[in-house]
Amino acid sequence: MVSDVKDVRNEWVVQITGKVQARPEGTVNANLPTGGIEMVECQLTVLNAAESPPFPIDARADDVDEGVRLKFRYLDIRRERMQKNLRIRAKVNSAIRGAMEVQNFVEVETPFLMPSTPEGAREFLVPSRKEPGSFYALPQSPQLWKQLLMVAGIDRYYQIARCLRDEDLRADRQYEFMQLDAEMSFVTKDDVLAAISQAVVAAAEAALGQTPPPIEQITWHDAMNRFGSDKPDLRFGMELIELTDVFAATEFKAFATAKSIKGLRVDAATYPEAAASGRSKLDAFTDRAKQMGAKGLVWIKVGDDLALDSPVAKFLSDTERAALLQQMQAKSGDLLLLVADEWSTSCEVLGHLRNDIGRPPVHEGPYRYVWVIDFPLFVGINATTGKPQPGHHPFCQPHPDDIERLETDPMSVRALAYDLVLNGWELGSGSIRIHDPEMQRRVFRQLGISDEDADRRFGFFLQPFKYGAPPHGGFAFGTDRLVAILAGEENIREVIAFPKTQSGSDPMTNAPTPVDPAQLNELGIRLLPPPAKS
RNA sequence: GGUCCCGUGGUGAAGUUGGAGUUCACGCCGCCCUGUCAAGGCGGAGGUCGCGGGUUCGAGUCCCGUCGGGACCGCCA
Repeated sequence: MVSDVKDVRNEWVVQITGKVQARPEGTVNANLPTGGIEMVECQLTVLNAAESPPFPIDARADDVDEGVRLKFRYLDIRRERMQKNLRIRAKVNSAIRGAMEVQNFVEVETPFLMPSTPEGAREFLVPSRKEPGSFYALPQSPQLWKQLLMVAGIDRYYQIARCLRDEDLRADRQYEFMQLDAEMSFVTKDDVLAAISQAVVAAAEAALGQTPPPIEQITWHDAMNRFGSDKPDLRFGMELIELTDVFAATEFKAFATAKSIKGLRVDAATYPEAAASGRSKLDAFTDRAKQMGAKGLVWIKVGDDLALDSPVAKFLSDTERAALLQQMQAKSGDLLLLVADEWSTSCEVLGHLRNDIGRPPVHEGPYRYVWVIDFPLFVGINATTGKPQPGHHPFCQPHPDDIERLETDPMSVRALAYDLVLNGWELGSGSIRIHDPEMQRRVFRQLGISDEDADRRFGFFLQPFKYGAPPHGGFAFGTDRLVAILAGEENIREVIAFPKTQSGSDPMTNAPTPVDPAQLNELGIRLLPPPAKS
């Protein structure tokens, strides 16, 4: 080394010129990308010295407190893991664009500043300087705009759009997230699924170098009934088992009054630890079940000779015991979990327990994409109005086979609405939209929205449809989630360059921060005193 | 809004029935050595145990509160 530089340390920025040559025998390091070569006759210039970083810039930092990693995100991103993730992200974005372009979709950018539309997710508001007291909202999604683009004759629109929702953050939710947003005119549901599938497959291919098999489909009802979730993770079995008939004549009160009884068999061979759960773990399962809305959880341990060990065993007849074991194909050592409730509650509760117990880590197992189709048009009854609530949003086209029941049996009506699910993560959803004003009125009526209400709340949206709106439908899926799964990450923060913490702050910039009173003055905003703490 | 978990030198951890800021690894600083590449040897510095209060003769340890981080429920039409 020819240089007057005294030493060089980690993270210093240096420029080295010299001769590259093969390493002498015995000094080759196969573990390094550059392990076969070395530089000699070097001239080294220190371009910038560096303080020692707060954590090692390598895989060891995976264990460092995430708050510290976020505070020094620019160092965290130097690490191979983050470099890899951000590069996968770029490839996915690029592949999606390519797939949409090939299909003749037109990329259109839509506004960030728009009117507040309080339906749906809580919005971020932006005060107007020119009209103090008035506010813009940041888009929860470009839904409004893309449907207007259909009216406007952009018959295949797409955008990789940033969406903002002021709702509590999770491992798979950030305030800001990216969606492939698309809308098409003159299409069927299958046309939309095909177009989006092409983009997803292209993205997966770009990220992983292998083409996933064609995306399978499952109806919403089957997904709920078999997996207890509208976003089923198909990487593992443990399907819910129908037990309502088994206990049709039972004297056990909790079962006798229930509309639906479902069971989950925790197989001792596959999940020995969970199947052998002790009292505290069983209590935790029960708490979880209650948290999810069940009145309780019945656990039954299957002992040697298929004897049943359970607090409720004494209430079950021999016939019921035999039928239960038969129906659940239970073996010694298994743990059986039963929920008796409304069908949807039984399914959902056991679906959560199924995930808690059986779900493999994100980076494990195959990639199981699935279209969940035929979502119900309405889900649940609004406690205040006593009217059905939209399952997705009030603009979904009802399933043509069910339209005749819209007034007579609304809760049984399916929608032309669909979700895309990957390994138990909801990637996104879409629907065929209502383009016929009369149909829209019928749906609104079911929701308890009068024509006047509709005009007042959605007029700016519905008015354009009077000028010749083509039949249309679309979809949007979250690319952060897709990239996270393809990168094997449990958390979308790992695939976002500068994410927020769960409380919505940024440890690096300290956002959100108070602002200068002068700024508030200009916006005509006065702050309330902070809420009193008792 | 709620439930649960975590917080100990720069980083990661251990810390026993409550008994001196004790320990380990990495990093950092200095010296030595060196065909090394997450090197090796010797020495050294570095901590308000998140913060506040309480119990106690005595608190990293127990209790209450609070702040920060995380997982989840609600929420996300």
